Amino acid sequence: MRRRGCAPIPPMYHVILEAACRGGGFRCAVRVLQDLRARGCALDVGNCNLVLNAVYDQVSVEEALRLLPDLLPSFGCEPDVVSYNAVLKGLCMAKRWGRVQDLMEEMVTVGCPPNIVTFNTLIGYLCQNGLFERVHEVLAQMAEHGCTPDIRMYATILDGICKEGHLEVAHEILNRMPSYGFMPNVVCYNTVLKGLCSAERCEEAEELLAEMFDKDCPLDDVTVNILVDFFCQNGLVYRVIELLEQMLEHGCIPDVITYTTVINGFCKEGLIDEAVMLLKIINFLCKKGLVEQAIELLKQMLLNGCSPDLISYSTVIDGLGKAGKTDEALELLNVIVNKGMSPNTIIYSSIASALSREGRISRVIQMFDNIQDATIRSDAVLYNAVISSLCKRGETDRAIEFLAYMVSSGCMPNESTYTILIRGLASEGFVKEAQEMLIELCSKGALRKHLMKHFGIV
DNA sequence: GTAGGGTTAG
Repeated sequence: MRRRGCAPIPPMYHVILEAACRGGGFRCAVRVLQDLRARGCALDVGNCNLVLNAVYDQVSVEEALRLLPDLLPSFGCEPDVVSYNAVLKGLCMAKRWGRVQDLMEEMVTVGCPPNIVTFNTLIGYLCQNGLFERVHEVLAQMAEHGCTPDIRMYATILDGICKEGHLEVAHEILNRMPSYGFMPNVVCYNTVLKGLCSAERCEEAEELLAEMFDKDCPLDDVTVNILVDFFCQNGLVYRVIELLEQMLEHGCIPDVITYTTVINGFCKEGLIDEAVMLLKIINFLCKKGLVEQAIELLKQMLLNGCSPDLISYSTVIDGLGKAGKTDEALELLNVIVNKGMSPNTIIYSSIASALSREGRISRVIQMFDNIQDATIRSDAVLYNAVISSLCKRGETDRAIEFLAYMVSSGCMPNESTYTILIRGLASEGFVKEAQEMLIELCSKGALRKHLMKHFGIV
């Protein structure tokens, strides 16, 4: 770019840095920052903050605290409120509340006072830890800073209160919000709705849903997810169908996402036949009805321009696989292909898992060999599904054989591949081998060191 | 292009 007289600007570095964070974490991203700087690139604080937010994978809180005075200036950047908020988040995660207060005082001193994000982050973590008295203190502190709550902060607090089980309090806050100048939005309602559903407080959940309709708060995909899961878990499948009807009555047009959620709810409940049937109805393939209501409703959905997308098929295929109906899953895969749709990695890995659970590895290989799309063929997730299933069957030896096939097919193992294999080895009693493999991979940088703790080996 | 809220097709 420079040779052509065109200077790169900080937003362009974002792409590189994001990839570095994702691929190699904080330490890798810092090396990239250093390299860019060495090449004379002018970095800005946004570049540094992007990296700073990846810090907690690899760095202790103490080290992170030193980054603000040391690291950022070394790249020619002064920490800003986003930088401080990143470190503050780490302190909250480590429950170092005293240090959080110190840091917030420092923020004032250096002319970078806490903002709404700072307070919301802190309040979120305090709620998570049940420290509601501290929340009151922080709210008072916030007022001193001339910072007023926003709707997101209400959602944070509602979530914290619900998770602590104080559902009446949450509901009360929801009711009072308008008097504070905030109409609860769908996120606030969803938060409380989720709380009520988790506590199996059916009637109140229904009342809140009615209130949402009443107040013309449009349900979104999250609402439908929460409710469908809840209805299915409580054997209220008919309520799922009614919900779709209610939505139509109130002018909410169920979209493909809603429809997918419903199918997924059925699948999760083991109602695979119902899920498949829903799909077939939409495809005009089904001659017989499930429930009269359902058919009528699904016709309406169809009239609304709703036809199954890849995710709908994916959901059913996964459900079929998990129900042991692998050959039906394979049939449905054919349906997709014949319709001219391109199955993706998720679909193939669902089927691969199902086949592997039955030990049908040669069928898996046959399927993999027939996949034309190079991006899918080189996706480790696909192979990991097989390796994982084999390990769960106690066939780690076959899993290792399959690893060889994976590599020979041109797909590099990723961190998950090794994680699965190490677990497999350990669970079959090869603890020493698992340990050696873990240490070797960590030393080669193929596995992040913090994962070692998860295995309880180091 | 960088930080804060509810959930999710592998």
